[in-house]
Amino acid sequence: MTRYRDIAEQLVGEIAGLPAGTRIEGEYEIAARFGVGRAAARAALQELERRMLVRRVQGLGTFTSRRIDYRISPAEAPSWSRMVRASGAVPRTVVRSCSVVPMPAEVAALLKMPEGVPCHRLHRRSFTDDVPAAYGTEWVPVSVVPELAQALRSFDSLDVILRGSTGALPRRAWTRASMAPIDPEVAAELGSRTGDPAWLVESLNDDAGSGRLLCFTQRWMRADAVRVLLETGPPPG
Amino acid sequence: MTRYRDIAEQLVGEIAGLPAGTRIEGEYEIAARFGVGRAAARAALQELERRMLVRRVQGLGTFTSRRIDYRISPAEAPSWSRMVRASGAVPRTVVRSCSVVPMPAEVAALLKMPEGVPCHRLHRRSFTDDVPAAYGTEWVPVSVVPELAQALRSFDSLDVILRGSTGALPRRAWTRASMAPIDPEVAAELGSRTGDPAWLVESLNDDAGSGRLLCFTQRWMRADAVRVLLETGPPPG
DNA sequence: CAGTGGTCTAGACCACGGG
DNA sequence: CCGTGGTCTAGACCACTGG
Repeated sequence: MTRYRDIAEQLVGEIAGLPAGTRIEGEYEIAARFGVGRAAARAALQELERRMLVRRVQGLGTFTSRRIDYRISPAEAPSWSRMVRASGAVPRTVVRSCSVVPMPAEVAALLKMPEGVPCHRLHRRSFTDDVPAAYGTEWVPVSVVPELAQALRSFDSLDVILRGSTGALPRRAWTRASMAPIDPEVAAELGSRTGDPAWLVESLNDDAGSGRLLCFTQRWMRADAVRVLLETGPPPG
Repeated sequence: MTRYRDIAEQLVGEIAGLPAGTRIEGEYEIAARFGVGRAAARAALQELERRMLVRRVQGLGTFTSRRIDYRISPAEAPSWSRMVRASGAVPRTVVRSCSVVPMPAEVAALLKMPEGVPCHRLHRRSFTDDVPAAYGTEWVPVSVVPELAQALRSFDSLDVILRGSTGALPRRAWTRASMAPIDPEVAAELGSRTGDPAWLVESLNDDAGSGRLLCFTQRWMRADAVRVLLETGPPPG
């Protein structure tokens, strides 16, 4: 007798072939079409949202969604733009703040630099098809890129800036990833709700040629927007 | 006026110090205590479930839950029992099926063996504090452990069996992990619902001493039961 | 402003698990 | 059997978005 699951199943089939971002029926329409109360219609749409098949926005409606594949491996360059484009979506990254600060001890230990040396602290928010998907902090020593704020006016991608400014080929030297319920500040940046599942990916990047350490990044990514795929070590064979 | 969030916040504080598995108030009690309808009380408890702070079981009630930390790194031995015990919970693993089959091509490629050589195919389900948490398939060449079914009658842990039977020190040679909505068959084994978030961890294990390839495992883990923490490569420094 | 999803009530019946 | 959570209705009002 579980009516809303039946409805959800049918809707799964109906939206299967639709392009990402397509608007689908609302709660009242579903209720009318299937002859159920609004609560059951709502439950069906929430089921789709739980399975990360649709996005729902108050005041706007319900839309099909797409999760981009974000592959993390020592072989893959650490670039948001590349990954998003590889999934057929449009990337965009916006600087929230950028300032030079003394490098904190934890970051200095990872970058193998003296604590307190000048370091860019960058807060950025990234989008896929104008949907907020990632937010975090990036630490770049001033000795690696002296004029980061200026470079960011021309380029979205930190990967591109590092390649152009230093001639380096950025590569993941070390990565740590986990998934956790998000806290309120980050939720606000990502337009999601406190406690929603999200990835925390921390990455130390170096130059594939020289091994010189370039930067340390900590980024939260919405689990419903990004399908993280992590590989430790090189693929075998 | 979001009443159910206020209630959820208060409950978060109240259950913060409780030991895992403690039974907490039900929907009717919450409704009575806060003077709201059952729908609002229910929404508050569902909010806690969404944040993976409680488990709810029809016919039983609502219970505080604990997520175990499952660290995956080249430095860490691939053992469920060890990881669960390290988090202070009780591990248990049950064999669902165990048979010798010709090794499939995909597995053979990873284990660098000829396709079709005899191979144990093992389906197992793992628990933390008697809560189903993981399920999957493990492939062990007969040439590595001839009498696997017999060994499993004495030991829960594949890690222990491999160490005892071959003198090897199992280690993760290569790992791939992702998180995805679960499909119906696996959901049934894990006692969760289709579409719930879960980890898929695939791991190729070898002997730390000789580098000999030992087995390939594919395991699903409930995201609300296991906090996977993945590191690529060795910790820096 | 109209239309969307978000919250909430009061009440009902069902499905499940344990004594 | 009882009590739990799961589903559902009918109806109401609110919060947010866009035009």
